[in-house]
Amino acid sequence: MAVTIKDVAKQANVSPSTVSRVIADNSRISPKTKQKVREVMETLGYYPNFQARNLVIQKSRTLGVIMENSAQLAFQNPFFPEVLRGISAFAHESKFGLYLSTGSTEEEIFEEVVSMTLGRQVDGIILLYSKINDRIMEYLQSNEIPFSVVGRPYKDAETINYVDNDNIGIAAEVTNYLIGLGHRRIAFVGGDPDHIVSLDRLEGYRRALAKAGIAVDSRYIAEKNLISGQEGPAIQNMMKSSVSPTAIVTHDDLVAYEVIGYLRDLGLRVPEDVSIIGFNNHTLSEHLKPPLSSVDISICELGSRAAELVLAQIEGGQEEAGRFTVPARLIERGSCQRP
Amino acid sequence: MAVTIKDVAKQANVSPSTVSRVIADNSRISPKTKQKVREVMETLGYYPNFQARNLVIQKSRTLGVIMENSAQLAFQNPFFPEVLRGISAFAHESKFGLYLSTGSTEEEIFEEVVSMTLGRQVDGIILLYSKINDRIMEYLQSNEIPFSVVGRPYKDAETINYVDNDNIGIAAEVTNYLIGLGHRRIAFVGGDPDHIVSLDRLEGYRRALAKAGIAVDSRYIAEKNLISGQEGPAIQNMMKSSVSPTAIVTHDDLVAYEVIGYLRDLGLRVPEDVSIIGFNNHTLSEHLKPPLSSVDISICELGSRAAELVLAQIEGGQEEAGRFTVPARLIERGSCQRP
DNA sequence: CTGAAAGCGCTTACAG
DNA sequence: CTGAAAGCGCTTACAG
Repeated sequence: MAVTIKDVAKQANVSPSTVSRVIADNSRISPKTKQKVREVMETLGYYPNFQARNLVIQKSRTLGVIMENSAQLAFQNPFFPEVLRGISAFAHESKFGLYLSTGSTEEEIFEEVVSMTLGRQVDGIILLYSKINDRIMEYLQSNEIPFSVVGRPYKDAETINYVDNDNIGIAAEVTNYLIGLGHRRIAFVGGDPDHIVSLDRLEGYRRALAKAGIAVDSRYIAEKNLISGQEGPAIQNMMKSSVSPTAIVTHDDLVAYEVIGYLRDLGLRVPEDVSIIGFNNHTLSEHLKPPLSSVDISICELGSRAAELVLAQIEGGQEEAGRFTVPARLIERGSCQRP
Repeated sequence: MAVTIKDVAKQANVSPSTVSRVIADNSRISPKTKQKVREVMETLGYYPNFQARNLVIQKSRTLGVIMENSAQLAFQNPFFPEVLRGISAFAHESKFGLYLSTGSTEEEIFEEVVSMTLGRQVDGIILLYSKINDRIMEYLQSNEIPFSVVGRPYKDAETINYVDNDNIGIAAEVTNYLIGLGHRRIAFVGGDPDHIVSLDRLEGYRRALAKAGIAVDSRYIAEKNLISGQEGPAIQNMMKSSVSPTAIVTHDDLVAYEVIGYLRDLGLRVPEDVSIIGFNNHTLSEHLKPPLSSVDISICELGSRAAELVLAQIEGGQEEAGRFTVPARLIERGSCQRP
């Protein structure tokens, strides 16, 4: 039904091969032939069928973008659109399309990745997260599929393309900043401990305390799975202790928003009673009252660099793994003060 | 290099046709043949090449998702991930993939849509926005490509698949709510007037005022393009008038956040001095201080319904256009009070 | 500079 | 119940 290369060939009195070559702008075709063929393509309204082309060239010129759990937090979190923006920009530049995972369980997502890659729908994969013992990453590795990850891989980091912030460093810096303000009892509300980013930020927090000679007190550390569904009570318990923390480092602004809510329920004010600091600098953090101090992690660049890395592997046949460390910096606003 | 249907056929001592049929689980193939072929597929690690299949069945089983301007607000706005969540869920259910637009100008996006559709990369399109005189929508219509839109189309609404809230109705309700609190000088800070959603919400605002016998004062109406880049001064000007508004309806929570910032700069408090209300009920609005009253527009359902509509057209060969009106309701929080 | 032929990996009438 | 053949719409050595 649609007009094909054959229709054009017939109409232009050339062979399909020739039409194919003018599409590719092959230099061996004479200008006048090109001209003629192009006119015919125009009048017939020809448009190349990419499915057919892709089949023969054994490429898809598309990237699979895998997010962890589409039904969950990933979608609430402004991180996702922002990182996608970076990926989009770079992919578009290179004329690559984006194919998105849609599954909502690990099993579903795994199946999708297999289907995308073995089914030749994508030339490479960008993993939007990094966690411990990730079946998907192992699959990609053992099948030698080009991929890059946003976040430090748990293992084999030398052989994997990835982009990351210096999460340990910046978390230490943030903690130090609070220590510098005079805080000694500093809590940490972390994320999912399966995620490397959570681990790294916690590690930075620990190091800063250690360096300052402050003992790490496990009662001041809340990880997501430890408190799952019970964040409110857990946090409130922590705050009701007689030696409650005077400052809290949270691993994400969204978490900070919630914590602030719990504090409010307890009649505690930010920053007068408790200082608080977030990560990821969501657009809205500056609109809070007081505006939330947070760490800008250059989300968009995280995305574009991740795209750059897979594309280098796909197109350049890059052998060695690439890595980018993207800037992170603390943005001081009004949510911290001296204790 | 990859194992194909032929390899399996050879190994299993059957023809490629037979292998193809066991993949399709065709009932005319004997159980023992199926069994044997499946074993071979297993041991060889066969996986079907979708590009090849798609080429012959003339389908792609993927949906193109078009967002307006990937470099802009679309990405800052939590609306996008949430609507995508709805689309994902429905598409995944129907075993459809998602192909995302990546362009950042209207021209680029138009080219992508043409490439996706004429290039047979997608079976249908979901438009994530609706605006006046949209070239892309016209293209989809005249080429009879299955599509649905999130938002009411500017014209030909009877023949187009779309989902929407009753924006006129809910905007009127919101305005009425403020009138009911005793406000008479109510401002409206709108969005891009090219967008139908902005038009509809403004219309609802007008109707409510008219019905209450309050004259519509154009000085109380700010549209995005009128104030572009100058929102701050424009809003502040409005507020410094001797008859400044005592309440403001904003077309999106993000706009409300900004307006609140400007008010704060003027030393005006919410809700003591000015009441304010937003739309779209972003996750963070409840964390503001005071928490922002907003309209929940069921974003996720907007997405899943849009997917449902295109899929009905693609799969069911649906002839008549479908439509869903998704619930919208005002969520009262702390940002409004009597004047 | 151009064409005939083979092939990418599948599906599907048609025939038996 | 199964196979041989044609074909989906392209690209690309090979030959001239």
